[in-house]
Amino acid sequence: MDESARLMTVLRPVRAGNAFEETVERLLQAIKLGVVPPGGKLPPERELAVRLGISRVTLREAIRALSDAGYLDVRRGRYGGAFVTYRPPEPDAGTARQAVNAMGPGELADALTFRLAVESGAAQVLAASELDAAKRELLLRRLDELNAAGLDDYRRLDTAFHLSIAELTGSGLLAAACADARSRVSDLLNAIPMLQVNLDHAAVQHRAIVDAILAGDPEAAGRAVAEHLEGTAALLRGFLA
Amino acid sequence: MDESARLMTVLRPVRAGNAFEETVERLLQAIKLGVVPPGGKLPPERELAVRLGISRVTLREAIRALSDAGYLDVRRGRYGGAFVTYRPPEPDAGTARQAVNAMGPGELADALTFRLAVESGAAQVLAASELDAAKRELLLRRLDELNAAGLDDYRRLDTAFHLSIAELTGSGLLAAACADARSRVSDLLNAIPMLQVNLDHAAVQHRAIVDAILAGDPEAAGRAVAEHLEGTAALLRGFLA
DNA sequence: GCCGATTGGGCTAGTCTCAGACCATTGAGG
DNA sequence: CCTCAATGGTCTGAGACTAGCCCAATCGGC
Repeated sequence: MDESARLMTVLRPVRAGNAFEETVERLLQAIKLGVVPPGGKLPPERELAVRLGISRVTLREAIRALSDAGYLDVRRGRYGGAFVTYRPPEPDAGTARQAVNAMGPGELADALTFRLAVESGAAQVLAASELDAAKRELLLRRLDELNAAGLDDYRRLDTAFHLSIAELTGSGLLAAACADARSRVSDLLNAIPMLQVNLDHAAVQHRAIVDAILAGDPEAAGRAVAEHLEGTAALLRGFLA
Repeated sequence: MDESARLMTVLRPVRAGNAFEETVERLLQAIKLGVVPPGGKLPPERELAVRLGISRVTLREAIRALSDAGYLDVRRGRYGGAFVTYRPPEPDAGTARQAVNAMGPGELADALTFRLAVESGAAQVLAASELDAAKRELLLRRLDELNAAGLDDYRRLDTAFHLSIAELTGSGLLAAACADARSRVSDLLNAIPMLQVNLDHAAVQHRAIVDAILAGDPEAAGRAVAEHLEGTAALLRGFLA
């Protein structure tokens, strides 16, 4: 934690892997966060390759890998494309242990801390900013959609709600950081059973977050998000123990 | 800001450039943030290449470019290495305009928002955590060092103080995000003249941040950081207008 | 039933990047 | 003064990645 800690931070790896691996990771993020919903279609390869800044060859390798792994169904011809077949697994303690073993306990703590910081920071920033009618409406709509969700759609719409907060700040960097943070723990969150008590509790907290943001109270917004995320983190820790 | 916003966020470029460009950027970050201070030496090429996860050839190209650009002085032989010759430029409005034109106003707002969110989030998290004696001491030492700094060292130690907050959370991801956020605006901050009034004001705010963290008051810590950063952001905006 | 637009599938030549080995230079210490 | 360890400088062959082009399949609409 001395001077050398900063060296570790700044001189960390430039690349997290080769282009293929990073692409697989990114597509998996889009799928698991529900950015492309089950049954939905990825953009055409040519367009997607440009967006991701990689060649079509590499993109196709990644798509092929995800297709082989059962995440995607690729169809040729007009109105074809890569369709998402992935469905979040049923909550299960075994899956959770598997997921936490894949990353290690230190990495998990890192990810949870990161998520807590960026999401509460985002809410704080958003509450401090001027929100026009359209943005207020969007936030409320996302909340309504989440509250109306069935169990199948809950995780996806929960993610959509949380990410909307970061997106509404107008900072692409912040939105990307929140999406990244969320995807790092999504496998674990998916493993937690969705009990009605927890959902009810979450709904109250979501409401408190939106209220604080719309009221323009940054501290209340930050606190509300922190409490909410601490709740799920505690649930997770308890579930793993 | 609708559904497609999330597609933009998640399906953003996988690579910010080729390995050479990203390496130059990273080394520049280490230099400009003062992680390797003026006169200091970068780690040996072989070690640095491993840390950055790139080949020595690519690393050497990057070092060569920075050497040509006057940031580094490379010396051969035992006790040789790449020494930092860069000195932060004198504060100057022309430099500032140049820097802001290099990134565009939208990108600047993005970076400032990102910095605000991650740094206040980090302070909030740190204040909420248990701090042992060593960590408290480190935080206070950084503050003392900053207060004792001359004008030459002020920016560097200011950065060191702020980054320490993120590092102390124990989250490498969060520390990296804060370092990234800071490096995005460092050129601009360097362009702001350091007036004694501003330094005095900053010292009071730094003290408030540390007090809130040590008192274990997340909301006060988040607020203190937000006020502090908003202050410098406002200074920046006024300076550019 | 054919046409054309859209989309995935595949190939090639060229560039970037890497791992590893070997060479050249420097300066502290014997 | 010589030696030797640490460090930058250079080369090479192999693999990864890219841009661009053309082929193949599919389906709506004429």
